[in-house]
Amino acid sequence: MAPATTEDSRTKDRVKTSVDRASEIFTEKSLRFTDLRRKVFEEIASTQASVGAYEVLDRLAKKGTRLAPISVYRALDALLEAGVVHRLESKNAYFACSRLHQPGLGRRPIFLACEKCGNVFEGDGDDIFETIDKNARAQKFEPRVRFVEVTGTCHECATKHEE
Amino acid sequence: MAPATTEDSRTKDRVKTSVDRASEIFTEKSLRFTDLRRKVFEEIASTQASVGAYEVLDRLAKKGTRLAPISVYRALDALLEAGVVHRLESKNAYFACSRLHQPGLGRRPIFLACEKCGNVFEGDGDDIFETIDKNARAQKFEPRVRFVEVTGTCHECATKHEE
DNA sequence: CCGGATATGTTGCGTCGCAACAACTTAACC
DNA sequence: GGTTAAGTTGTTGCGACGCAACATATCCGG
Repeated sequence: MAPATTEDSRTKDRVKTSVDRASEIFTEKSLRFTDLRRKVFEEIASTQASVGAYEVLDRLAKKGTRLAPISVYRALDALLEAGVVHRLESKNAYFACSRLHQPGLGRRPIFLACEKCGNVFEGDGDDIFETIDKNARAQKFEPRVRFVEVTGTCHECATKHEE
Repeated sequence: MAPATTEDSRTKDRVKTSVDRASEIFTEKSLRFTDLRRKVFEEIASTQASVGAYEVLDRLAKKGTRLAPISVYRALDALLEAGVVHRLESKNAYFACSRLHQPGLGRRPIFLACEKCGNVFEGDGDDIFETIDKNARAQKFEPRVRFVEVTGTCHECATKHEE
């Protein structure tokens, strides 16, 4: 028999924590954490990989929640605004903010997407953004929005394949 | 009457230089700078802004070259591989590499896209990429591909609107 | 000049993202 | 409690993005 804390139950716990934190954040920002937004968020938070909008759509459909694409995009907009999910520009996909579990991280994250397992990690990118701003301003360009996305191999996948 | 070197003729000169340099680069890399690739490249190089694949398609259609989308994408693949155009992940659009005119830049560029005029500038990003690599490895993540894209205001637009 | 590699044409389709309008729900206020 | 304004969701529809799969044409080396 499986141990008391299976992979599955651990995932459930993690999702629940995320939902609770997300709910708090919505309240703090005077935004509404509606049923639909919660459902969309749960799907995204249930994996550490990034998921496309239509994948969220399909998964919810299999659970009986049939939505129009626009409804998913609107929920995503709210989740992005609240900051509980991020968008990977290089993959047109979304993933849950890991700060919901690691409040200690800096303010501005960079995104590290593993090419093997698909998981997305957030790193403290304050130093990088400072470098970017300095660099851009040296070229007389005033930065406003900055994207830093890295793909490569995460530690787990790197050690796993040393066999 | 307009001066001897109009905006238009200067653009033509710039495009011609770019095409010549691109042709050399293709040859150096044992790739074929075919008619179709040259046409697609000319459209992209004719502006300093980024253009979508379907915009290239439309512009070529207006000049009498009717292509299927896939043909444009294949040409873009070749141009990207040769390194004479870049792809802006945050806008799903393409623009000509400015190194064709400024060979002095470092090896790894960051992209600065002006929100007002749409022009895309390339900056030497060697320092930024070093910071990123150091940062990622500190988190036991081995980087492979890195995107750094910045949007904001370019110098020209910033000074123009101080009126 | 032939054969393999490369390039292009043709057809077709899945994904991504949202505009515009209608209907409904929520929250605040009198 | 009822009215109202703001916000949310449903419905319809569509444009942009990106490429798979297969057929045909072209190029280049031997």
